[in-house]
Amino acid sequence: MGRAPCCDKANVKKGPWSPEEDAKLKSYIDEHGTGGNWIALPQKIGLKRCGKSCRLRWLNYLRPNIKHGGFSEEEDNIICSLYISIGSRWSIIAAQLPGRTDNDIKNYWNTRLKKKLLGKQRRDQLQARKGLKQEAKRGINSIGMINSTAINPENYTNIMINNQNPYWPELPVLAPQPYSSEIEQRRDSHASIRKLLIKLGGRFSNNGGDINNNNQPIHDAPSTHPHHLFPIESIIPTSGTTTTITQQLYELSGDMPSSAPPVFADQFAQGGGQYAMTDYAPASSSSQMLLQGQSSTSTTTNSLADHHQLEVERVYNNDVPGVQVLDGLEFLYDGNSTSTTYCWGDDQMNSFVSDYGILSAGQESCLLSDSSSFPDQPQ
DNA sequence: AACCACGGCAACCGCCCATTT
DNA sequence: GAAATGGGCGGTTGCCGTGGT
Repeated sequence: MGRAPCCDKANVKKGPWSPEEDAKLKSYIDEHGTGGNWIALPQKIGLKRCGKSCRLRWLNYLRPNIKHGGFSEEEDNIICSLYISIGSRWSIIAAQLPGRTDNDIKNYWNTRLKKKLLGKQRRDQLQARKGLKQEAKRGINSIGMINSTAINPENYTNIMINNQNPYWPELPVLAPQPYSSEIEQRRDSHASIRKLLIKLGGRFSNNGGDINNNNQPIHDAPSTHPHHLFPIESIIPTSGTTTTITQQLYELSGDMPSSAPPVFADQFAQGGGQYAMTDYAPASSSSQMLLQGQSSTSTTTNSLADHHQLEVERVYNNDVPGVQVLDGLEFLYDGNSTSTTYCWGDDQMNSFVSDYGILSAGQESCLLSDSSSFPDQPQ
């Protein structure tokens, strides 16, 4: 069954809004409000516009206290961190940035932030290649050394047991691969950016996010809605803001359950308010703790740490359906490089990286030797 | 001065979901 | 329970300004 059009397409004006139209719409809404019916609104005020168009115009432009342009570095960081956590849920991201609209943020991400990330990667790759050539001249076999250390599950387990950087997985290391045009193409894709961010700070699951009626993951079904792996608290940098953001996510997603854990807000939202333990392993002590739920941040952090350990171990053991450990990071590697040489450097994006406990300049070596140099994780 | 390429952004499109009938 | 309706959202398009040649 098709849907009836929301308006008579033949008789509605399209394109840019004139100042007169803006004034009509604004004065009417200022005086009467939207009346809860956008479709009827343009007829009431004599605008030959689609109701949806009026709504969009109001929300994105005419609404009071709208800010346009001039994104601060802090806002950049918030956008990036939330993108890591919840993906392209622009309306939720916008809710964290007063005065910003989802459309603005979406445009800002697509036109600037995304390019910032990609540009940084490319510059770093070039630098890395140079550096490795120099190392090769000195006879350093960094590739073999790194592979034997980082990808060995025993070593990884030791790291976990020693409680060294239990929250963020070290970047896994691939054997060097030939530099291909396919990789070059992937580098430019939206998916690649997301995958990169996933590996650095969280995971989107295109085929693991949906749940069936029993709240069990449906790993075969492609999902357009990414589900974050790492709790948002571990990504938003400063303590004190984390709870607020989580609470706001809950508020956006429906009635906040009194005992809901401050994680998986996205799943909560997707489940129409019903808390769903998606994407995760069958009951374990860790996941059980999470399901029990804690309302205070302090009492949940152990659960979160456990959960991170569990999930990271599963990823490292290739135990997560639909998740390839290295998928998405291919473009970070070329025939001459290893992951340890890639950091995001010293521009604005680097502050994002360092703020959120992801590798930053000068921290390359901690991949293998000194994980304690990672920034403190939320406690 | 004219042309072109590119980037930014406002607006539209189409889909999904919740609510109403 | 099914159909109709409207709101909301993310993805995409196309216009316009700007900078380079």
